[in-house]
Amino acid sequence: MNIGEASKASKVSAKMIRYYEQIGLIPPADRTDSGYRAYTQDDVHRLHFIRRSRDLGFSVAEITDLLGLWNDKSRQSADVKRLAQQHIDELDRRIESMLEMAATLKALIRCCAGDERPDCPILHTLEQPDISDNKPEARTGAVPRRARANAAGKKPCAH
Amino acid sequence: MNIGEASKASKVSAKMIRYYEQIGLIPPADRTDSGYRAYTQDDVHRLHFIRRSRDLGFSVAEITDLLGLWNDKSRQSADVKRLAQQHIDELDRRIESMLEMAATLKALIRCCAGDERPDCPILHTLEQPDISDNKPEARTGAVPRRARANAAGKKPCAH
DNA sequence: TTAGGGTTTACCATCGTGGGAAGGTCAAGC
DNA sequence: GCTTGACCTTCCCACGATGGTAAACCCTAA
Repeated sequence: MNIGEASKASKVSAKMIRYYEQIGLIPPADRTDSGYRAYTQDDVHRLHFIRRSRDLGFSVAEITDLLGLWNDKSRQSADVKRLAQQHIDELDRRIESMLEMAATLKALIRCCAGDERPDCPILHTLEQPDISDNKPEARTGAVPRRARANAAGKKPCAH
Repeated sequence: MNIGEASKASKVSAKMIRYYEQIGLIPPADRTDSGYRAYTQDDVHRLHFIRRSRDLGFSVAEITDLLGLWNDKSRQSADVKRLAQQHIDELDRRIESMLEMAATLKALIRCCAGDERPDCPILHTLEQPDISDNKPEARTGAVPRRARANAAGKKPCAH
């Protein structure tokens, strides 16, 4: 099977298939005499597995581990469960941080007249006070993007 | 003021200050005779504005617009509100997609014994069925990372 | 004068994905 | 046979925002 057919069958772009091979996520594909990559049904199966794991937000590094467990017939399901739980925890952290950002913005928007006048509490707030709370908390944590907006529950508009 | 002091005062790393200058988010800083960048209180103010906007998850491109509105004394608050609302919508989209991923994973985890046996419904699900729903929906939309996991409410375990 | 710390530019890395160019290959139709 | 179009190959570049490092230069205090 050509890379194009494998791509269609696995829903992984040819570009990505080559990339996964390059970084060692999948073993080098067999080649035809003319240098074309040749894929088996099993290869497509593995690519599909990767694609579904990506759909669930697993990183390539995590998928490396998942593939290892997938191939390990003597695996312990506890290991798989632990990996999945770690990923869930990470997702929950990011969701929490984005919820806080959204809540802050929604509180600001609620106070903005949104008309033709220039006065705007959104800009005013971005300009003036410290948005971040001062909890040192788990700064070492793995949340990749900043997330220190206060939730700003339902404070009255300041203007 | 040196870049280091400006960095401390604005809570934007020196590295990022130079980067923001390079990409044109902020104008080139004045230089001392020896080539050091020199910042005024106003510059720090602007950097602080940028930092707070980043904390709220605005991209640099969005901050370009925000800065334009910030400097535009004849702006209409409706313009600011619209920008903020767009960003909120984007945040909500991403939150939604991550919630779906987390829900799917949690449903899977719930069915995994997590013991020493190799049988694992998580791997089994990654292996077998199509996770993505087939709604074509707004594929053109701006959600950057895949998000086509089904919510998988409380289906009974398949094993 | 020297030592140590700040600053400059320049380059590389991340992570996953897409785009494109330049050239080789294959299969169908003439 | 030859042409044409679709496919494949490798290689390089780009994204976004940030961190790291290295070589060189500058400033200030002792």
